[in-house]
Amino acid sequence: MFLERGYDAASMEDLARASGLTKSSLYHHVSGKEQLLRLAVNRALDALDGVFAQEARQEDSAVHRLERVLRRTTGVLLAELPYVTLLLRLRGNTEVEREALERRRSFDARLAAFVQDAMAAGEIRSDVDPRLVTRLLFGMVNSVVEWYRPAPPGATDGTDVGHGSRDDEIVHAVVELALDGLHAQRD
Amino acid sequence: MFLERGYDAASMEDLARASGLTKSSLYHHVSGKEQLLRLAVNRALDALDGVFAQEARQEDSAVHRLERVLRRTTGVLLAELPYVTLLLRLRGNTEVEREALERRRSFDARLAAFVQDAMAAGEIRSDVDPRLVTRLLFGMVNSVVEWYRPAPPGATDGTDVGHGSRDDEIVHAVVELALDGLHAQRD
DNA sequence: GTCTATATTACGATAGAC
DNA sequence: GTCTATCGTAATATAGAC
Repeated sequence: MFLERGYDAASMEDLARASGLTKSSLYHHVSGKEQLLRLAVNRALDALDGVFAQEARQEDSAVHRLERVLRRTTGVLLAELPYVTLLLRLRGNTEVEREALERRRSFDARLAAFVQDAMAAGEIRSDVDPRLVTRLLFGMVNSVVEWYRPAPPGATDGTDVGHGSRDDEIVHAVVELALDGLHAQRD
Repeated sequence: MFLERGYDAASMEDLARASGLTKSSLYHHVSGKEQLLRLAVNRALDALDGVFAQEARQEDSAVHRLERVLRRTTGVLLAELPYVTLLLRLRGNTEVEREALERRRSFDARLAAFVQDAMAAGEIRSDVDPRLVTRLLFGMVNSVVEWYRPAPPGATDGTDVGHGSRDDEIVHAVVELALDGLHAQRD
């Protein structure tokens, strides 16, 4: 409901109906609307933190580390789509939202460090501002939440038979565009 | 106010205070909250339609036309930032929003045609789905609204003296990343 | 055009029976 | 745990004086 109507426009009445309860019954289980938001966005933030899990003890080049972080971030976004979507739409109106945005800023700063490192190592182009590159790069990744709708569980549309899943196709396209752009001729 | 708090969370009281009027006085000038939204998003949509203005009678290659559309779309987004931002956040809750989303879908389809054309002409890589490329490309462009804040009118921070404006830097970075990616070594 | 005052409705949240 | 009924508040919007 938060995604369909937006957090503010979704009423507790809407949420209750969607969960098959009355408003009062729903309040027996949760303290209020804000708690539901917190539960959802913390799930997203915990998953995103996992992107850096084994990154500290990796030994390869800076650009490969950047590529892996890019790949993993996109993967988490796809795997936890509704929760990440909600996170990306926060405006900071309440304390819950401001805390989540603070955690998100911290995550973004860690992403930026990978771009900086690869640039400092001379492994990616350095004719553009690294902060700008970081924002555009992960802006492209985040934009996936604007249109991606996962296939319903039982659907077999043929696109995932022997060609890898839709998720893999998206991750592949993101990495290819990010690293080599549209000009690269590989068809 | 719509941007700061979100359309739903912004009350007519907030809007009235921001405009230096009382709620009643504000209602003397506008029919309600929805009209204000319509005025704002139509401004964005009209500006975006201008992206294709002289495109029909251009004679150069498909990839150059795509690059120009990319450049212009980013330019419009920067020039009309608050209105485009609002447009990109619509959820489709009301009739006004649904009409705006319909116009936006039409705009997106026209963008996609430029990517398709360049790919069909063999001028950009064709190893990725053109619709996916379009979404990621213009997702990157649209993501600018998430962080860009124009400089206050009188500010002279030195970055726009002899180096082009901040807007130009962003458009440049978008086009460079889109066409050549991070690997391109130009420093 | 702007104001004070108010109608009306919907929302988040609670009381208390079962 | 779930319900009906309701409280208090804040929202959109209007009436009518100046």
